[in-house]
Amino acid sequence: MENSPLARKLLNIATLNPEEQSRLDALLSDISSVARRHDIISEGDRPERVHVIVEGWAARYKILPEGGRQILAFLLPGDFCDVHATMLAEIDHGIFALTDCKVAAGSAEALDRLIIDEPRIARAMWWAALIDESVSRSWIANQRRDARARIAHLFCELHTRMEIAGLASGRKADVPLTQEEVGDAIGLTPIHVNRTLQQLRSEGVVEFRGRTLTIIDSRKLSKIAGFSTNYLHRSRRLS
Amino acid sequence: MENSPLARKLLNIATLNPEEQSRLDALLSDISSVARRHDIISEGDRPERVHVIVEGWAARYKILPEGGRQILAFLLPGDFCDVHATMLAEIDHGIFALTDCKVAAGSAEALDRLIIDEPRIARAMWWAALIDESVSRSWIANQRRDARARIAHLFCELHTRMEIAGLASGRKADVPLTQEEVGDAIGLTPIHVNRTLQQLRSEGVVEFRGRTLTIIDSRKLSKIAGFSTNYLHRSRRLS
DNA sequence: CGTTGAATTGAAAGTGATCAAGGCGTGTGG
DNA sequence: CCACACGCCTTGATCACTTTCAATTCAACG
Repeated sequence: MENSPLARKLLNIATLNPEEQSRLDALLSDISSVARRHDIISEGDRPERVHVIVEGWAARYKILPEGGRQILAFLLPGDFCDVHATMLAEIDHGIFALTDCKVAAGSAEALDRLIIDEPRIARAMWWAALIDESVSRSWIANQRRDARARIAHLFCELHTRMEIAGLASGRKADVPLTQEEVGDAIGLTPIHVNRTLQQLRSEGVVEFRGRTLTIIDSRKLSKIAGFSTNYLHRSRRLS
Repeated sequence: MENSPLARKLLNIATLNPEEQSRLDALLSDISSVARRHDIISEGDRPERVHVIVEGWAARYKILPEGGRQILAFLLPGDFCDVHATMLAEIDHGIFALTDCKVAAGSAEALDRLIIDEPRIARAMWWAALIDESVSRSWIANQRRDARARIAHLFCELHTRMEIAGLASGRKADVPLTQEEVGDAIGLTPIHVNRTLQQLRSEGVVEFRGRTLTIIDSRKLSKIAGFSTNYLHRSRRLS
């Protein structure tokens, strides 16, 4: 049988034996569907259950006091929605489905027990959190750069993560985002995203039309982005 | 004897028994000093040892391709500098001392063994990583807002973290940053930081002069910042 | 009392935001 | 099979917050 997305993700980081894998999967056996544009988790929810994306794309977001929406992270299959939330009284941001999604849910308390029982799982989860933090940090540094570099960087990140998750292999990838969603992630208006996309297209670097990302000149793209793949990878793998 | 800063920090999150605490402290018994403005860890270093700030302030930073410096996080006593780095071949950003610092170092391998041996420590470290990630996320959302809100938010974060770390209690706090360093953190030129600081001062909200942060009207400050303390706290504490 | 690092002030230039329409494609219903 | 509608992409013109560049002031210190 195939690995669940979560197990697959953690296996990129650490070695887990079949029993550890099945305990993880058992924890998250309650699968439900969420339609595109609907919240998987809303700001203010009580975190009693933890959720993992099984299929589709989602985004962590926060509504700014001024009314805009900031996307904080894109979530691909295998990503946790809300582990961190279990330590808060209520969740400080929402998560919505970018596409129709399948989401696995499990009890936060059972996860906590699993962490105590299975140190290797705890360690893998810890490392996964550290990688997520690296990604967040790269977003912070990113927002300092100009529109062109920001978009390029986002595309590099997504393409690499999709490769790791087994969702992309060639130069084309299915990236189910609107230009507005891209803008909400990198802090640009959709208008400016549009113009910058046109520029990148005319430069022969990337093309992003109709949900399809086509990387035309990956070397040039990385250069514009100032992208280094290494913060997403694990050069060593835990035994 | 007093708790070490790291133990103190983790005790804010979880309960650790004396043996767990002393194993942690033993791991990080190698203390050294770093002078202000010097790197504690440089980009490209090999991560064989892990470091924790014991005394003083430090900052995680990255030099942007364009030449600017982005500060990614401020590190206070008890904060880990580089645990995440142990999974990378080389570190993707530097850490420098904002003030003269005392830093504890220990073997990355020994930390890994400790994580496997002591599940409760593993869990506490995991949660600490999740809190750090929340902070990073708040920085992302922050950069979308205008200069005034950004500065206000940074001050709220720092004041709260200092309270948690036992470094501040009243309305005054010793914040050893120059205006330029503030700017590098929130993505503004020192000139604009200066003007905005003047504005906040004239509004009677905060005053930041000569390393001292004085919160004059904390309610107004939180409002400007759109600050919610809850992402820094743990409302539950692990048993 | 000169030197140095930091804080301040002024004026000009830009990058991206805002406001307002217009175009285009796809799917649905008549 | 056509018309209309809705979602998304595209374009144009103007506005504004920040940046940049260039000095000047201030304060601590040797």
